[in-house]
Amino acid sequence: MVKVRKSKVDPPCNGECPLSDCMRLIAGAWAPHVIWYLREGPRRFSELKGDIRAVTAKVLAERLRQLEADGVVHRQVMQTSPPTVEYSLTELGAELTPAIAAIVSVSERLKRQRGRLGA
Amino acid sequence: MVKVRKSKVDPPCNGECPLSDCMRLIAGAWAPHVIWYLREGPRRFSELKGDIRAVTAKVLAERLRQLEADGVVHRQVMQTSPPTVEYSLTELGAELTPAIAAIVSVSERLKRQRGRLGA
DNA sequence: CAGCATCCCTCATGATACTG
DNA sequence: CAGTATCATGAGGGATGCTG
Repeated sequence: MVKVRKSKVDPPCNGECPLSDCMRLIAGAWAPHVIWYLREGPRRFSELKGDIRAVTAKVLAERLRQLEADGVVHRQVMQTSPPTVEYSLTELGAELTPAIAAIVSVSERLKRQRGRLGA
Repeated sequence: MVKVRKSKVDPPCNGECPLSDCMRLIAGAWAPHVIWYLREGPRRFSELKGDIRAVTAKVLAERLRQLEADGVVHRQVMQTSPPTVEYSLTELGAELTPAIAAIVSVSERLKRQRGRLGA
């Protein structure tokens, strides 16, 4: 499911392609959003779902699992009366935020300067 | 690989989602690579194809066109005996490079520190 | 609340071949 | 060289419904 097979081809960058490697971490719809919304602290499943309105529970769960498997997010089950689950960024996940922040920063700058992205 | 497919759904963040907007710019396989390999200067079509071994001419052309449409790259037809085409980053494209560099940086750090991505 | 199971379906990607 | 045209593919995503 998290398989990205089909790699009969040689690695794009001979022997080393950090770009592809890291892009894989934030690949998949909404993955960047999850990281983004977790940057300020832990969030519960439904909170994230509320943050990212357009995502479905299925995809959100999938993404969360993939990110967890990749060591990007940590999953903490809270033994409360109605069991809740809190997700938070791991150290690895935290390292990703600057990259995402850079992307957001570019976009915001573009919006202000040229209104390009809206077109 | 590097699948960051664009979503057809409405922007998740009501009225403002810089993340989605910018992700769209670098969406599509190999788009980040193109930007990356153009960061040091103009490259011709076949040069890019050589840089990014695993990409097919079709996809590379598609990506270049999309990036051109987005104002990320500039296309310059050189009127030489065998007509060549040079691609270069626009100002907008140049703004994207720090973001990509951030991603690469994270990945390299991870590789050194934990060897996580290889697993 | 926090998921998982299913079905379906788009569409970007890849392979191959052809052209100016 | 620098593409374009076609065809095929299948993984990822969406919708809906069910469970502990």
